[in-house]
Amino acid sequence: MPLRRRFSTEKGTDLHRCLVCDIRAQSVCSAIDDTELAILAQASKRLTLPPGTSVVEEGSPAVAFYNVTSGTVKLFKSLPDGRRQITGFADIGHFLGLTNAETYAFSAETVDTVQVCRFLRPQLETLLTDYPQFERRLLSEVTDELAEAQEQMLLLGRKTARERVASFLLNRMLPPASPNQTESEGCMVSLPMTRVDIADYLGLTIETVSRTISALRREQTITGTDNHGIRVLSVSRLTDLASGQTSGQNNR
Amino acid sequence: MPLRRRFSTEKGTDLHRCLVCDIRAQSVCSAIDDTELAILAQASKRLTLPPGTSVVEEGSPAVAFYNVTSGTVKLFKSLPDGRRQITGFADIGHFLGLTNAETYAFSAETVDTVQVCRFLRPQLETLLTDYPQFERRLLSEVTDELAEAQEQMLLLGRKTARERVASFLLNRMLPPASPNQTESEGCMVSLPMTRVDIADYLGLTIETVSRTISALRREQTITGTDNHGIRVLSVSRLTDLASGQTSGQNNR
DNA sequence: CGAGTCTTTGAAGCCTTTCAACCGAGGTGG
DNA sequence: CCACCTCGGTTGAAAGGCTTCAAAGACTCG
Repeated sequence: MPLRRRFSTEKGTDLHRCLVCDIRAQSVCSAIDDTELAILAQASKRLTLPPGTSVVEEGSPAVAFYNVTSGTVKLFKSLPDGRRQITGFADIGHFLGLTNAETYAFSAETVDTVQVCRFLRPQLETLLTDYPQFERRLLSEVTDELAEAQEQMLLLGRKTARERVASFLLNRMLPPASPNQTESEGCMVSLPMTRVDIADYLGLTIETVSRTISALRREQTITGTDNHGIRVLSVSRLTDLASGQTSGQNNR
Repeated sequence: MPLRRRFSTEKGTDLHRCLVCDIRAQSVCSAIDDTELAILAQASKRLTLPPGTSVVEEGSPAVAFYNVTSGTVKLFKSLPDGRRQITGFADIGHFLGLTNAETYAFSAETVDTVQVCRFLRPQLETLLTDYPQFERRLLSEVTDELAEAQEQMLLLGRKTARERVASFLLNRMLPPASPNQTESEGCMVSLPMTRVDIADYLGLTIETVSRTISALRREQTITGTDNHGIRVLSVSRLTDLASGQTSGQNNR
């Protein structure tokens, strides 16, 4: 509390924001020392965005870089006729908007209510130059991102609909809620997005996604009536499905 | 020549190698000052690899980082049953093998005769730490790589076979050989890889790739009898095709 | 409770794949 | 020297998985 008062009176902004940020450890911001967090807070601005808000737009000037602190943002590219490919979902701790180009090569839109920290381009540049650990951390994040993109290319180019959906559910599986959660209870899957988004992420149609999920439910691989609350019953079976290690049966 | 003698006697290795490297300007190495190139040369080793050589293998320890100085390397991921997705081609000036993980998440194999400079992991780490410009340049390269990956996801997830092949040919189009080359002569396309590789890159079968290229030839959009020597006759038509801006006619 | 949105399910169609045969170039060995 | 084999590529015909088109069910929110 004393901290809050001290910092917020200092310049009118809450410079302690980054200090109390509970997801800092998971993001690029963890690269900045505790003692210099005021600089980080000064370089960025926290925004709260309602669902369906456009964060960046393909082709518009790349003026800012964002760090997601809560909620989920979808990144996508579109063709002139409206076909869309979601290239990834950025959720807690992930960044978006990094580019060498003058303009963004992709669009980004919030899936649910999202909080982001926005860094304007010049301020990001300063951070990168002044804090090598920050730059290193960012390099590490982009490298991971690239590895994920390659995995997704394998999915889009070579996997069947069943394999795609199985891979997707596995990737979005949450860690067990309690440490003593039994295997039989199954793991929850985080699905804040609609079927349209899932389809555009997996390179399928909403009908195919729906049919495939229904099939998995019928086979008792997953359960959950609520569309956004699916539970995985057999992780091992889903893992096999995801990599194509399954006899061709039960495809309906 | 005096340089060669001085450096090569110094430690028995050709430390001037990087100084005379004619593609340095195009690669991450351009970030290192001329005066410190000996350090770069010491940190790396140049290798010449025949076609079909495995450079890195999915799952094996990630001990090295490579910079391609000539030729083309294909990067790919595979499924247990052998299905393969080529995630990219690394040619002159591009790097490969950067990862945060203990093991590589992809494989890489030479397409033709390839020259690479190999940096072992600890030496790369040292360079990154000692030369912030080097790290910055690498960040920039990975960022570009990620943007390309997103473009490829759009292709794999949402484009038709015709659109994929058209996009591929455009991407691999070489700049006009001579500045006064007329538009009508057409641009050459660099295709060192086989149909199998093209198919695995575009998420198609070799038959579909072959049929599509034949169709483009029949329509006079491209020419060239030699499989690895294709010439684009109408860049604008190909551009329209690549983004789906074309009436559905002439698909055969 | 009704309008709109999201999802599910069914049936038909189509683009790509699969299966198969053929072609041409390059290398080999009798 | 040329038959023979292999390999990469092309082409044809049939099959299949996903999409498209269509309609009904389920959920949300004022």
